[in-house]
Amino acid sequence: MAKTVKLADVAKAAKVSQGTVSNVFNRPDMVSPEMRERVMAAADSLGYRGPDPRGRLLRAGRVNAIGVVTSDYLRNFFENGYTRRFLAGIAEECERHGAGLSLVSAQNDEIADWNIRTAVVDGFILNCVVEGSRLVDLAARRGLPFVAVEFPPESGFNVVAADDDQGGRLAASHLIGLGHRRIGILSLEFDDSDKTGIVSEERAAQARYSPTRKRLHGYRETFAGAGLDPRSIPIYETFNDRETVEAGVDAVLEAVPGLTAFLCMSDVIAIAAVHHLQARGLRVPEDVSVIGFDDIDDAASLDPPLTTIRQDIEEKGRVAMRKILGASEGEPVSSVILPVDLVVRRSTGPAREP
Amino acid sequence: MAKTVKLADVAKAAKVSQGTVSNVFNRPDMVSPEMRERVMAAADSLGYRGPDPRGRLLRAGRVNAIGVVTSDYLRNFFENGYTRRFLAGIAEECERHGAGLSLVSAQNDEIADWNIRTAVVDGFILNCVVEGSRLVDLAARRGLPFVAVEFPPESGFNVVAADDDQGGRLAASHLIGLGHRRIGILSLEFDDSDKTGIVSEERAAQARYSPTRKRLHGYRETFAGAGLDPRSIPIYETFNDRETVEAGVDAVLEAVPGLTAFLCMSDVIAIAAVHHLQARGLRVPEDVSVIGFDDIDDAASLDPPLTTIRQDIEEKGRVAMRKILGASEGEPVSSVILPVDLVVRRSTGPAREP
DNA sequence: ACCTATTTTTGAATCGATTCAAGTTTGGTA
DNA sequence: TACCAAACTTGAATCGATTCAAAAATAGGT
Repeated sequence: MAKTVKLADVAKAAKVSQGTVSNVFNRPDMVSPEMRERVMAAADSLGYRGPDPRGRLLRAGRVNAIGVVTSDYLRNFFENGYTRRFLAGIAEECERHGAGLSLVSAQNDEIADWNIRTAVVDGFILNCVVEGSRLVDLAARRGLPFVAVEFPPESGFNVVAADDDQGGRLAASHLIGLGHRRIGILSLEFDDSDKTGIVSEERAAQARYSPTRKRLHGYRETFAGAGLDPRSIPIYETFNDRETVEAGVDAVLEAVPGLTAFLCMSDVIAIAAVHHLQARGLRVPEDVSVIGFDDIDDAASLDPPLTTIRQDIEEKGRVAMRKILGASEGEPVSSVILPVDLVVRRSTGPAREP
Repeated sequence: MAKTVKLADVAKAAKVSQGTVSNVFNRPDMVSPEMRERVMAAADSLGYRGPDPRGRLLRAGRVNAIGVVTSDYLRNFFENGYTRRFLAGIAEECERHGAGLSLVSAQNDEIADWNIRTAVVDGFILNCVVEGSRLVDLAARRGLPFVAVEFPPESGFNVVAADDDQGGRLAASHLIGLGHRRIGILSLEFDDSDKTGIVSEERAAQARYSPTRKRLHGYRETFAGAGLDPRSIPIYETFNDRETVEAGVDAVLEAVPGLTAFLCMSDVIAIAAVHHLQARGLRVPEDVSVIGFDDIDDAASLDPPLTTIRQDIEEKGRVAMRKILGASEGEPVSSVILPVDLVVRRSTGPAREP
């Protein structure tokens, strides 16, 4: 393939204008059948298969593809139980609309800036569970439309989020209803300071990440309504990974003698906590109950099956994709809050006696 | 944002040439510090954040992104145990090289043609486990470099594949060594004819999909070496999904009275087979042994843990990405065959007496 | 001050397509 | 035959950046 064949070459070979060749490929109804055949014959003889997407992109301005941005490593898209489901929903909606899908890593500041600035996409879906403000800033500066998932709905951007407050309330109510009073919380990150450990009252009041703040708000509101002092219930901030969850389980068990239950802000945390409790010789739920959040695939197949707050993660992905496609069509900015449900399985049971 | 600020606008505001502004952003070492400051000041005052990737793409010709193509639905990238691992490897290597990653669906002929023709990428990684020829044709016609994963290594293209022959030999040898003689095979697809069911000898000789053909060849070679007539061992062609695997298990159990083992061409097939055998009241491995191929994540956590042929799926993804990046740099076409190993867990045991 | 080598800057052409107002052709009707 | 409306075709400008040979500027040595 010594030389690229251009649309202009086809036009010359067929002795027609470039505009006509463009119409043959893009708007065939606007061209007479004879002309269509003439142009296709010329294209075939030159080995031209259709317009080069690079030329089209510059002139038309759009590429019909969306970038999904994560602040984690790209491989997390294929590994993390929550993220996989979210992406599956996005992928399904992409295919329904014939849109392309690009994966964009924002794993550190430098990479994020470069990738968001140079990705050839029409808009972004930002996975803002953690580090959302950074992603939102960068996307806004790129000047393309974006949807911020799990960003504060009151922020004024296009947002899709689960009802995290309600999820927190349902989870805490479930444990209270089972008689639990000595409870520990294993949380998601509060902000981007890479801090892990027992959370002070001051820090708890200043959670910057919306899911963390709202789930905690739901938990605490419910404790207060049940006559429990929210400040008596320790919070351990984790990185949503096995190592910090294990450290958190150990620390909270030590801080609350006779603890009977853990509230976990994600199923990934809950699953790691169950495994660690069992490794310490504690039975779930007989000795310690564990409730998660998300209802990812692994929740039901855990031994024992995990009680959790269910959000339709795939629907979140689908709604986010529909919103970004709509934003490109000029739809007004709005927020969508998705409902959550309590799913009782076998990781929670009545509180044991002291 | 009423009007897009272009590089040319910055050049005018800073009273320098467009070439200089381009150099400031792309080759800052070639510009004097004073000039750099002057241009950046102008850019900042105009709100210009850097070159528009669309203009760059057309002139520079490259976008520094790779498209991964599947002949399945896009969501399969996030759901199928084998595919997820493969993509995780690709994603990791992408990030290491600062390259973008696009997911490209080739789910049917029309979509495949359009998507491969219009994807804004520098090259493709084709997931050719099934329907590889179609994908290879389309990618070749697009005129971009590509890597065909699990395409026949002798095809002359850039190929990355597991040593499927050897994997077949290891799996069959393992069962023979355990005393199994009444064996059934649950295979992947033979060609694109959407056919499922017991495979005739004629069809078995004409498998067009390389992984199917080579794994079967390894199985049969080993049977022959052990004095077993390969034609006495039925093959059931599945779609690598639960439904056809269950039908295959039932059909093969009926065709081979006293059958003691299944050879499954993927772990996805093997896991579905184990579940179905157990649902039929058969014990694995006491009544029927099952061996898979791939060693995906779910293999070890199956009950009982699955004996399988292990291939380093992530390494396959990494190698494929390195090859496509190298192809874009002018590296010669070549094939890479990745080694496989037998991993004995608890889904295989000695053949029971008749 | 002059010369040479190196560094910096220039700017028109190029990349390949789409766009859309104007021009041309065709078909139907009076 | 003439006129009008609809269908079809035209083609230069535009999209926004990079390129690279030539021109200009700078620095160092004699």
